Amino acid sequence: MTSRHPDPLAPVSPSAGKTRKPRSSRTGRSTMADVANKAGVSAITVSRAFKRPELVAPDLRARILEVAQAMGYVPNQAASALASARSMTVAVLIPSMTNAVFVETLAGIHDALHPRGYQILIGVSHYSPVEEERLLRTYLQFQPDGILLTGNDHTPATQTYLAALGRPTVHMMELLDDPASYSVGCSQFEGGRLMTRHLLERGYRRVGFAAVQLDPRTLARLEGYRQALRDAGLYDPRRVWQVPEPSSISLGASMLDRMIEDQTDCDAVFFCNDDLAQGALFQCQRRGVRVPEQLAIAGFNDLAASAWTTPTLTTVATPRYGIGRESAAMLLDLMEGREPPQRRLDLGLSFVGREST
Amino acid sequence: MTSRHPDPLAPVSPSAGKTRKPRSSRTGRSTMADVANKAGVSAITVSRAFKRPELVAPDLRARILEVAQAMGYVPNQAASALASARSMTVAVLIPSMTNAVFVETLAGIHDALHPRGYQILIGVSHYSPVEEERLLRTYLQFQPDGILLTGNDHTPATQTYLAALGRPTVHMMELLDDPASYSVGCSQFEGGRLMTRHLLERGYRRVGFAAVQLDPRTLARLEGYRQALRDAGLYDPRRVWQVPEPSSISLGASMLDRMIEDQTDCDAVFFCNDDLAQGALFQCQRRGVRVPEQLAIAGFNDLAASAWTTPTLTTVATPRYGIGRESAAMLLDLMEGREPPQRRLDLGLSFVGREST
DNA sequence: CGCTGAAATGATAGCGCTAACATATGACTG
DNA sequence: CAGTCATATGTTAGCGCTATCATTTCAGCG
Repeated sequence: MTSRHPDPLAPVSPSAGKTRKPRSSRTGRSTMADVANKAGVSAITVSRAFKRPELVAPDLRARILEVAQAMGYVPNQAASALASARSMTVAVLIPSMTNAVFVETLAGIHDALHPRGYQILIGVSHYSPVEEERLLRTYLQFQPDGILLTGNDHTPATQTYLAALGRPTVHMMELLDDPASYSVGCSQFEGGRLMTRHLLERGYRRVGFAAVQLDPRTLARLEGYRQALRDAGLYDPRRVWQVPEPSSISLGASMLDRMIEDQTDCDAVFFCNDDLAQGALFQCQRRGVRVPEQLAIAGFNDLAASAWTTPTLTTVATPRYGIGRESAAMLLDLMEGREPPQRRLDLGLSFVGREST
Repeated sequence: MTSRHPDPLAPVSPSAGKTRKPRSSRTGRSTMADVANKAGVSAITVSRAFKRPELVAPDLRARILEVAQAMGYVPNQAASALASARSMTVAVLIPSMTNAVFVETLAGIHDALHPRGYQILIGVSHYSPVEEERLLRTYLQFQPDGILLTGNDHTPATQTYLAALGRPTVHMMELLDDPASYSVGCSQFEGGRLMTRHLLERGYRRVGFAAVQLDPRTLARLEGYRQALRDAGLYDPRRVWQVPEPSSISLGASMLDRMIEDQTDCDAVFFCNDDLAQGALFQCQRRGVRVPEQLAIAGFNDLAASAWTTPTLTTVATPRYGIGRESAAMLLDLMEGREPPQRRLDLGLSFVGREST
């Protein structure tokens, strides 16, 4: 059975080890063994010189790094991952890459993980839990050391995968009540209520709501709006516009047109995000609708341009960069075996009152 | 020497192979060998069932996939990468993740690579070639099957790495003249000249230029502007404002203020990108400067909001999503051993005339 | 009816690294 | 000055997969 073996007892480089293959592998790149040979040490010492420098004598380490440098040696991450069962990789699943909110979250994640040597694998689910599940399956092949997910609407299979995975997961954006889960975000519901109450305080009585995309976060804002209006006895479902299309400035403009056509007589409209509200603002300018005198307009997220439109846009600032950075920080704690300070981190929201209301 | 070995001649599952380790590795996940055992085939057949389905009899393949599914088997990408020397990974180095232009490029890359099973490793260089070099070194550890770089200003070390790497590289955004290099982009110089000529045709004679960030692409646009004005005998260096800060709407607004203070009497200003131009437009509205009557304003890139400002913004549309998608397509060709149709793909620019000029 | 060759499956080895344990060295202790 | 221990380095094995070549099976053929 072992007859084809090349004699397992044959001497393999008896003493110092200078007789192995001269250099490089299939790929033509030099390997750790090549460096070890040249530096006259064993492979594991080279490994340590890179990964656990404190375990190697300083001058030996310096020599090894020098030799490695001279040979153009680059560690092979796949081999390292295989041997150590650590991929130094984090899978991040977000709904969209064109929405500035998620891009900024991603930037926060990147800024937190990059200095620690972790790489990000980005998956874009297009707001679909089924697509998210498919992505997760793909990314599991890379044995990520941790997972960052957006929101809380996942398929049962996704939850099974995550549970079976044995790697930490942090949920971004929404806050979970399950005490076993980790989440970083802010209350979308509160945000919706906050803004609606502001509009009521300003004296508006016929407040509309424009919802697009209809993802869970938008719907939570809508619920906050409903709650506030019901509390004031002013809720009227005819003043809610829901459209499943993705958000954009031009959609905001066309929704404003539709609202005017619908003649529901709003004195204020709360758009579920700033893109939409900006589009509406532009369209008001075009149509000669005076904001806020004839119609007040409010947005959500506080994008950069919202401080510069005419009039400037009243909105709610969401801590999306912070959500990215803090979820990544929480994940780092978990990946490195520490229990984070808290499992549910609410980064809050802040109301930004401007000219449009 | 081999004395500590567990007798290499001991019988290892004599016939069918049911006596190996029951399941799963260090990580607790089932492996290809586990699936092979359960399905009563050899590991290599399981491998083929996944990677080269045409080599396995259809019903056997179906059974293997079923068993794998039932066991929750997920292939280990690190092991695959190590054994096959293919990481299914592409390193993408971009200057910024907050600039919409690069985000859209990234989206194009993602859309092209994702369906083919390649993952993206994103590096953000913050417009620094030195940082880019450091990133490249990091990403080489992942043995990417291909590299996508932005622009053409790389350190000598970066170029050495790339040459030694033996993996295809495609340069995005700028077009390279070197016949051995692969690039997809558009001429920034032409874009600058195109817009400036338009302004001249419209009768403007005192055309200013606002440059920020001062990356090679901005400077190329500036050169195009200079060329056009010199050709017309109208170039005046006092009308060029250069600021190294990163671009933003608010920077555009403050640059407009500075221009007015400087009293260089421009009748038109060409801003090196739309963020800036939008900020200037907003500031004009605020200060009561009539656009384009008192001052014409032009931008570059054609961002979504530019079609909606008051007045709408004249700009040059850049094919950034297409650049991402086509560079990735070119890279796919190269990674799969095909020579792409062309090594230098110019996706062109289109002038977008609107109200602001 | 033996030969040829394509199709299907298997055995072996090894990708390049690190975990786990083993060993060597020398500093310090009482 | 033997014993103890910390520090520095080495040996062995194996992570989970795929390249390569070997083997088996059987259809088609003259």
